[in-house]
Order: sequence, then structure tokens, then C-alpha cells
Amino acid sequence: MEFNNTLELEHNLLPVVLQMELFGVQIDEPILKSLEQQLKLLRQNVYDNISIYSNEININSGEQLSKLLFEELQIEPQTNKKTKKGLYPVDKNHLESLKGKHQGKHQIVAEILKYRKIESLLKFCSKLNNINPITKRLHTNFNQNGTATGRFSSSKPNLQNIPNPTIKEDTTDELLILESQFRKLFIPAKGCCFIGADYSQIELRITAEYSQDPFLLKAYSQNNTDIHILTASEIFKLPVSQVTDEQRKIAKSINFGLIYGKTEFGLAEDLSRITDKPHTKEDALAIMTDYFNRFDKVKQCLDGLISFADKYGYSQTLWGRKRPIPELASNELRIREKGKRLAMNSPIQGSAADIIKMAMIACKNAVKNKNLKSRLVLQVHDELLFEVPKNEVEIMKQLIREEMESVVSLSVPLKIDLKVGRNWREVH
DNA sequence: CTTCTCACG
DNA sequence: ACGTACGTGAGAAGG
Repeated sequence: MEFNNTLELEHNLLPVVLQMELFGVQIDEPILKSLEQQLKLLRQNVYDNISIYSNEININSGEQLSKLLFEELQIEPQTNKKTKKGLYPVDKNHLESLKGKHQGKHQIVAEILKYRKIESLLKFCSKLNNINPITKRLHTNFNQNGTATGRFSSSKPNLQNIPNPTIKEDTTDELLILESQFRKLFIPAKGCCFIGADYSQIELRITAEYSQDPFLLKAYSQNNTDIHILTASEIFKLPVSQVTDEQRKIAKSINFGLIYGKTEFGLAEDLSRITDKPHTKEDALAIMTDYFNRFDKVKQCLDGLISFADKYGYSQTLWGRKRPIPELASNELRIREKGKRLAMNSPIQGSAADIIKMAMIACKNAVKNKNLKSRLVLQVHDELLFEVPKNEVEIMKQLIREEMESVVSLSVPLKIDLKVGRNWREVH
């Protein structure tokens, strides 16, 4: 199934995308309606609570909100940054740091965060309401070449950003529970199940492929070990069994940072958040230097991706998908730095997009060859969702795993996580 | 039309 | 002195 160029790939993918768009996905409308009602009631309660501090405020207006909090109520800002209008920002991060400092004193901050969350969830309700009257299903647009890197985008409605919160069994957070209901609204047709299959750490596996770093290659060939724990054990020079949860989180932050081109400044912020103690960018740089000394092939690989893009003016995936990076030729340092991050990230993100696109074609062909009725309904970057008649579940489990894991052959195995269930939430 | 905010991978 | 992690879509506000 491997393609020599992405034009051929996209050409063969077109009918798969068309079929997904036309087929659509079923939504549990009665539960959607009840979810919407609950959220509207909650919003009214929260609005009443906020009205104690200020009636007539439009909570959706950042400008009005900033003036209320930092001018009228004289709350101490936790940042020196200001928006272009000279006001203190009211984004979630800033509000959350206020909530910590002013516990009890300014209940309003917590209520505002709640209000915002409810508003955002209600928007998801309204977009899921656009059921097609003829098919009785919800149809999105999958924009096949919708991104700079080769990924799809999804629009009208966007079904690639449906809430997917991680949630503890014993949580009592009412809003979090409501938020976790959204993927339950996506249900299979009568007589069918869903099968969800997502690639496990595909971008880091691609980093292993590009870098040929012996540690990453080995880490991914022994399939069941947690890559972040292994990385932590190398960085902190500890046996795997002695790696703490905090050390694993730091390693995870570094691993993700590789893919995005994280700077020491960004890592320092992560370190402070993870350990709950302040860390300077010098601390972070020390850890990064250490990491790149230990994994010098990774360092060479990232540098190589930058010089390639510098030389040719574009970056390229493992299957030849190109992205122009004019930023590297900018006169401004800041833009050139951005260009370097794009040069590191685009081949990795783009190669992952190539792989899942090839897998979509492979799955569709295999289903057709076996005369099965199963259908692909959604793609969310590294995840595929299939609607499967109940009598095809066993054969489809095998088929999907086989096609997705062997669609291309890299130096490390590809692995998917696969689940069967009665709604989207259950299969993720 | 731009900015801000917030949802996803 | 500046900004600081990649890729998206969408709605509200404000001009």
C-alpha cells in the first residue's frame, strides 16, 4: 500500500473521504436535548451568582471582564502581560492562578470559569444539532488538504474537536461529568458497534525512524514498555522501577518537546508546573543538554531537518509531502526561530498524516475485498472510528489491526490501541 | 476584519 | 529587547 508520492495517495484517498462525508454519523438526539437543558439551567444559576458582583455585565466580553476584575474589584493580577488594549488578560490560565491566590475572597473568578465552560459546551450542543433531515445523521466536511502539514481539517461542523476529558472514577465535578457526555452522543446505527483504533505514539515512532537513535529503536521494539518511563530512567540514571511519577512527567514533556521544537523557556515553565517549584531556563537547558548528549542521534536528526529545509526552502515527509518554509529566510530572528520549529515538526506531523491516510485506503480496500459492510465514519488525526455490523466485529478487529499496523514498514513497529463499544466515548 | 478564547490531536 | 511548542475551526465581541 505504500505510495511513492503524496499526489497518488491523495488521489486514492478521495473516494474514502467522500464516503465518510456522505455516510455521516448518528447522534443520540434525546440525550443531546437533555444535556442541553441541564447546561442551560446551570448557566442561569452561574449567571445569577455573578450578578451579585455586577449586573448587566456581558461575561463573554473580555474587555468588560478585565475592567470588572482588575479595576472595579481590584483583584491583583498574576502577570505583567497586557492585551493590545492595555488590559490584563482574562484567559483561563490567568484566571486559574487568581483563583488559587484569592480563595474564598473572590468566588467570582471560579464562577466566571464555570460560565465560560458552560458556554463552550453549549456551543458543542448547537453544532451537534445540525442533523441532516434526509439521512438523519450528522455530516462534516473533511478537508483533505486542509492543513500545512498534510493532516485533515474538519469543518461545518468540526468533529475533530469534540471534548474528550480525562476523568477520575470518583469525580464529583458536575461540569466535568457533563463534558464527558459529548462523545457518548456519537452512536452506531441499529445492529452495529463502533470500533475505535488509534496509533500509539506515532509521532515519537516517526522520530525514531528519522533519527535511527539506538535507544528509541530499542525502546519501541520491546513493545510493552512505557517510553516516558524509559526516557526518564536514562535522563535521571535510575532503574526503570525507581522512576517517580514526577520524573516520568518531565520525560514526557521533553519527548513531546522534541516534536514541537520546545525551547528551554518552555521546558522551564513545564518543570515549574510539574514540580510546583520555580525553575529557571538554565535548569531546563541543563536537562536538555544532558538529553541531547545522551541521545545525540536525535539532536543530529533535528539539526538535519533544519538544514534540509534551509537548503531546499521546504520540509519533506518520509513519503515526500512538502511544506514550504519561507520563515527560514526571514530577516527577523523570531521568524527564523519559528521556521526552525516548523522544519522539525512538519516532517514528523506530516509523516504521521501520510501513514493514517494510507491506512484509511488500505482498510477500505480490505473491507471491499471481503465483501463486508463496515464503514469508516470519522478520522481524528491518529484515530479511526468504524461503524461495524455486530456479525463483523471479530473479523473487523483483526482486519483493522492488520491494515493499520502493517500499512508501512518502519524500523520500529507501529502499534494501535483498539476498542469495541456502543458509543465513541467507550472506544477511546 | 481582527482579536480573544477554547475545544481537539 | 523580544518571544518563547506544532497543527487546526468556531463563536463572540468590538471596530
